[in-house]
Amino acid sequence: MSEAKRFTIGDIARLAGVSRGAVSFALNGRPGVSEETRQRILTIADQYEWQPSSTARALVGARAGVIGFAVNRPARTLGTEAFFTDLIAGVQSSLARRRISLQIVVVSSVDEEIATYRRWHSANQVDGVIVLDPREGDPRPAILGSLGLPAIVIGGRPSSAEDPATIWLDDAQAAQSLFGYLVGLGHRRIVYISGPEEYEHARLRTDVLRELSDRDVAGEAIATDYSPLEVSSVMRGLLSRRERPTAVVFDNDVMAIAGLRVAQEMGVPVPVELSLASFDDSVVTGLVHPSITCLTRDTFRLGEDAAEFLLEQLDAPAILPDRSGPRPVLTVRESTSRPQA
Amino acid sequence: MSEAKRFTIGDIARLAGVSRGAVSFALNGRPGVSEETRQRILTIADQYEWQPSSTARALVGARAGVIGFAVNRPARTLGTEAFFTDLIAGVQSSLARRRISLQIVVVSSVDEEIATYRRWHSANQVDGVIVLDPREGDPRPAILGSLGLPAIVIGGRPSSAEDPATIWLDDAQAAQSLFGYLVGLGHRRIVYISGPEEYEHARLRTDVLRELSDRDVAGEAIATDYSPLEVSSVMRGLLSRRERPTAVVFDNDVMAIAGLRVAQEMGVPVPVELSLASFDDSVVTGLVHPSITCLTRDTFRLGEDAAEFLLEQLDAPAILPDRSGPRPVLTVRESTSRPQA
DNA sequence: TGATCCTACTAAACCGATATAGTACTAAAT
DNA sequence: ATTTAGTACTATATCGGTTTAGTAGGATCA
Repeated sequence: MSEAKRFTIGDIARLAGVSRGAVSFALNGRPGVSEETRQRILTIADQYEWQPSSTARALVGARAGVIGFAVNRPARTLGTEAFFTDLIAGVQSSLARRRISLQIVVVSSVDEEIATYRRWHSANQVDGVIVLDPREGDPRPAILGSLGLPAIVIGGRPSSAEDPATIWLDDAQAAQSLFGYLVGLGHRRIVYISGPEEYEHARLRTDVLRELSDRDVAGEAIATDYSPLEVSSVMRGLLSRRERPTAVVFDNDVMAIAGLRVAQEMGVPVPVELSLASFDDSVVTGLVHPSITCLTRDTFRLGEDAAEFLLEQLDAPAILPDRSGPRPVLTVRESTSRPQA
Repeated sequence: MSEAKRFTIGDIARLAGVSRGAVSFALNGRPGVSEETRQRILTIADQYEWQPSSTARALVGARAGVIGFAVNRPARTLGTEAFFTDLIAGVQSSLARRRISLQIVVVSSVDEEIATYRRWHSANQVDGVIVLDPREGDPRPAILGSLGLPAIVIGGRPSSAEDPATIWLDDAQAAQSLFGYLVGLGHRRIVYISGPEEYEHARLRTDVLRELSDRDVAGEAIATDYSPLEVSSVMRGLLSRRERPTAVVFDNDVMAIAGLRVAQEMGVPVPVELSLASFDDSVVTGLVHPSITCLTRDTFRLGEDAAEFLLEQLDAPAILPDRSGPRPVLTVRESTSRPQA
């Protein structure tokens, strides 16, 4: 009920005995006021704890103080992916320092995602956006470019000059280090259980495995829908083969844990007869027994970096050159060892 | 570059040959225009895909189309808590249907959280907020009430009439069902490993266990900081006792998995010699071996309900009566059984 | 001494909506 | 015939900022 009236630049102007325009100049550090008046205005603003109305600012086309994040994933699965939540947390931690807020909206298709960008842009609701999961022939970069909406794309390969700046994740190198580690241990029958093939990282990893296979390694990639159910059934099939693989690699932590369970149920000792590893880490991979060897990417850090990058991009006159994200490191745990002789 | 000019109500007015005021009336379904004119205006709006500027709306004090969520948890741990991410996902799924977006900001103290509410409210940046983790003597409800900022509190007990509407989680009943189940199985030495005591649900659960202890059951509650490290060390202590507990209950999934690992390392067979259970469920609890008995709360649903509740509250003239959240159900899995005779 | 340039401001327009006061015009009531 | 009421509008103020055009006064220069 006690709707305290907002303390606006009008009030500051009155108290300082100047016009609202002058106050705006002073507060935004631009020429047009004497140093003396500027100080007087800043003091008053401070004293009365003036807060700019981001709404009003946004309306005139200045900064809205909001970053947008349209997530095109089924809402139900959002929470189960450690990657996603860690990323958000990281983004937040960068933004919070500058009092910039994050607007998240869940969309269910690329079209809806693009429509969201259009809406945000035309209403000047956000200053920039973070884009996830770039794909082959992705229409989003071009559209964001033509809108002139600052953006950072996370993942994928370095992009062309007109496209939005990219934080590039070197998935090939990552896959190299994980598969290479297993081959180095002596594994010769390796299966990679991936998510849907349309994701770029799944394809990249498969390619790396395929390259290795050219030599004396028998590599095989099996795509799933990420669901523990499908992973379990695939896993059961693998372990029933006459010649079982000696190592199985999963796209993420949940899949790996599902796979581990099947091995345990079927009495296949890990890591003695079967090595398991995951491309994604999380708290639980280190807590299950045996703990699971993972490629650990600092996703939180990736989020922080992406946010920082976007903030820099906002102030930049042109599209910034791509950067590479934090390098994943191999965290060797209990689930991998040399294969049985 | 191609900054297409926004299509505004001014344009509609021009095309329809009426004033902007009339257009506003027509678009908001309020009296003041004839049915005929209204249709003409709506047709034009539709045809040109007019989108209201939420920024402009917010400025004049109408709906901003944004719900705020200030999360007071360390950013780094956000991602690891299934509860939190599921909740957000659920909230999103309700909001997305109405094209309302969610603004999330991570704060590091209650004071900062309150300051955020003040800022949001004074700038009319959000239409309402969702509040988490009510505590004893919580200052937030009163402040939100005095600001007149619509809010839904998740958790805690039913609140007083002036306080914001609450989605009430019956933690006592939930604790009853979990502890009661273990006692029913025949367990007499039960330990509850909780998070920090200042959280209301930790206290409530402890109380329930204590009540049971009055009879022939030896119940014990040990508070931790939620970290797997501390949980592990507590667990090691418990299993080294001469008289080990026969059942251990954890506040959440990660803690339970950490506890399970310690049991496995120490060679204590689960569930034969030790039953384990958790107050929080997640995908992985069903995937580890043995899978863990949990109290399963549909957190996604809770998020959906909270968002719906908040949207209703926005349209309501007064504070709505409290509701109770989805009832948790006991999901019995492999980690619990009757204690050894 | 007047023309010119700066500096430090003010006044007013503007962004895109909503809200309110006021104005024609018609129809019913007195 | 005149008041009254209602309908369908228009004109205009408003929200809280930013921005542009304009202006007064002093210093600089020819």
